Amino acid sequence: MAQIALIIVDVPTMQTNDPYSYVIPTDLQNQIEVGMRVVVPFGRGSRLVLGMVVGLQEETDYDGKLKAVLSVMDLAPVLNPELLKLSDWLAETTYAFKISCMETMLPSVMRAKYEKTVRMTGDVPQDVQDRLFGDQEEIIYDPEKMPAQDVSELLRLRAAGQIEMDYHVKNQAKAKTQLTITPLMTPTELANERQNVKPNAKRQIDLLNYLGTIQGQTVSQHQVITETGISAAVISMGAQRGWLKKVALETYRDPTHEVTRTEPLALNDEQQVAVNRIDEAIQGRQAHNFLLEGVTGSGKTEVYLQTMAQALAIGRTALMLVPEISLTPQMVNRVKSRFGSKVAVLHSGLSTGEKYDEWRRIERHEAQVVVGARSAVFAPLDNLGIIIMDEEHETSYKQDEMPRYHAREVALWRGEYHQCPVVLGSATPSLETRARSQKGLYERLMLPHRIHQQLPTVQIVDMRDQLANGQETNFSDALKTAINERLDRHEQVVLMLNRRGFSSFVMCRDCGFVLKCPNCDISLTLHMDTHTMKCHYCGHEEGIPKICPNCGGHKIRYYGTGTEKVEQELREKLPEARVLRMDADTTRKKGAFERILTQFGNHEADILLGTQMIAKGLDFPDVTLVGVLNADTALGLPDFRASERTFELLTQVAGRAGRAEKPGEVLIQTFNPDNYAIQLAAQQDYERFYGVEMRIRHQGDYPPYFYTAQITASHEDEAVAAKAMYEITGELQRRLSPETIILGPTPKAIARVKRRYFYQVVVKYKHEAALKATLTDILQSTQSPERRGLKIAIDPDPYNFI
DNA sequence: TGTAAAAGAGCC
DNA sequence: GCTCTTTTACAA
Repeated sequence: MAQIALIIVDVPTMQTNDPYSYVIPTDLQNQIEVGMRVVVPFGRGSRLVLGMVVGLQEETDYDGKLKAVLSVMDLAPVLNPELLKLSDWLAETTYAFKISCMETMLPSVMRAKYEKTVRMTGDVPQDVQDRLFGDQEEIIYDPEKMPAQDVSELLRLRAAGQIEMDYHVKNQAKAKTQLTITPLMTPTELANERQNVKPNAKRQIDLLNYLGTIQGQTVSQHQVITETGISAAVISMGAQRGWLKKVALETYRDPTHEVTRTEPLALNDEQQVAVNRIDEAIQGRQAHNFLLEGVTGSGKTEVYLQTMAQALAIGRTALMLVPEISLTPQMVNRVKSRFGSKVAVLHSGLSTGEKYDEWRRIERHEAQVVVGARSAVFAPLDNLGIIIMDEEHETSYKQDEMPRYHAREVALWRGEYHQCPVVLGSATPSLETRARSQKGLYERLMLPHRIHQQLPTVQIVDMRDQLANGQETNFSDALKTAINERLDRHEQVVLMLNRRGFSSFVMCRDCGFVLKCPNCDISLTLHMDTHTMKCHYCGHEEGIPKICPNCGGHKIRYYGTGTEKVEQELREKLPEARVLRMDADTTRKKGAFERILTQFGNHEADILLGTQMIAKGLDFPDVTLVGVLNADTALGLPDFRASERTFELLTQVAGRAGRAEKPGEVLIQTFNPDNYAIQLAAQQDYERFYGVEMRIRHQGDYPPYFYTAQITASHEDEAVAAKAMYEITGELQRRLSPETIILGPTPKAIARVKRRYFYQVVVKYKHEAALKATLTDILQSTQSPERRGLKIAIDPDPYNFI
């Protein structure tokens, strides 16, 4: 029997990144297993922290005195051997702490809640007792929320031995329970009881009668109350008298509404080829990966569903990753209608409790199919038979906080582990993926034809002409005419405003003053719905100024184009059109997204106006016109992927128009009509875009020809951040090969966020054997300055360069 | 010479 | 990240 547990402690620092040894007390020895969460004393004060058991052994080679595990939090392991191994790999490749990796794999309710309480043990002065304790024995100690003098008072009392502090680790992961009742008496016994009940106890008689009708069944108390009107109090009394028993049964929060089942659709030849090839890999248990390249409307989803069904048919499980933005109810229903209750869904719209329940359903093997966004790639599915990643190119698959993983790489790792295929699907694959398929790393499967749709006609509108006519507007004449035609024909229109690199702000026309966030280095964004100015980085909020805070002038005006402003212009220019606006503001509330789409689907509006989020996966048969108001705002961003993003977005949104019966039209308004990304998106020519863009990447030594890594330093004092970054750059130059390109150090484009200054260096390399060791050393060596408020972040494959 | 604030070191 | 220990700052 194991005596010693190796535990990764919930202290995210570099020096506590390796397991610590703890003695297992005898009473825990037959409970504790690898992959369980435990509570252990840690540090000088032996405060209590959560830890993850990663190993068990008979003896320890640690010289010092061991502390003992205090308690076990789980009845069964929450991380299986695969996920433990994966977390090691993640920590190593993303330069993250192991405990942070484990945390991201688990539902957030499994994260520890820490609390400290203060208890009186000696003679506490009466005034302090009255002021702080009142009539309570124990109070919560939180230095953040208490007045500073109370904190020092308490610390002094503790030093004098008059009070003591206790540590608490709370487990938030609670399964939801539901009260149920079961009759304990036979009808004859119930009849006897009835004799003893006072005749005016009407509800008790009701209850006795009701119990007679549910012999041998277990019914939820809630149901009893709503059906019969008997109150909870009466039921409790019934339980006391032994008529029935009340039991709290575990339930899941997800009341999966029933979906009508659908059968697999007939496949065309191309789809059939794809399904066959993928199925061979599933049957052959091969970690063979695919790039499924299919234009919008070519039936990729049906290929996913049928290959997933193949995996289930041989007793394996299936994981389907979808970008958060396309994880719409329509999408989910499509999967549920094929696989029913076998499906678990993981997305950000669920409450923490709901996420926990879905996670447990997967973990208990009650769900064999998982659909979810980025973090669903860690779903605890055993025996995976296929992993699908739809819209493979979406940048939301990359997490830009610790651990900075890309779900695609995790999916490929898991495919290798389970010896199952990974299918990357997209109409516009990322250049990295497309290049890998060129090299033969992925087998390329093509779906070049639309099934029910014909390709829309795409027209580029040069907005410079409009401006030359002296009109400052979001709507060209061509677009206005096109919209009016649809209104006359009772067809629908989708208008997209590209918000990337764009926001509305207020500026003084007299002195040019722009209202900025006091914490961050960016201008505040105007929000007409709440009548406030908001910072999109730190959330700071303030009122809209009437006079200029700088010069006191009254000519303060709005600039920039937000969806609200466009909506306003639309109402002025086309007052008869019914407009629905969809952006981050109108969809913040739960279910709002779904409601807007339903309204539009029911023809309650003629025009759907929105940001990027309307580009993905929406499918409305009566939309025959798609307008892109400003195609080029993203092009000016200092990001080598700017063209790729623009091309993707335009191609996606163009796919929203038209069906076989009603041909679609797309109008793209731009100030850069000659730009290749816009031109080729209009022609829907991915292959040529790939060729052109690859040449540009080659010339600039950018991915996929080179790898990139980004090191960021931040500090409240700009000079400290800058100095640290210069030292790090020096070390990189000394240790990395001369072929490697080091860019920077430079202040970030938004230099100050949340009162911190950011400096960064980007490394571009082809082969760099020393990189891993160098970056690890940098992390280690910055440990001591890190305590003085310096933060170092390493991203092994950054997507955000600004 | 005393106290308070800042810096340092270790955590099994 | 937190706590205890040591060092440094600053006033009396």
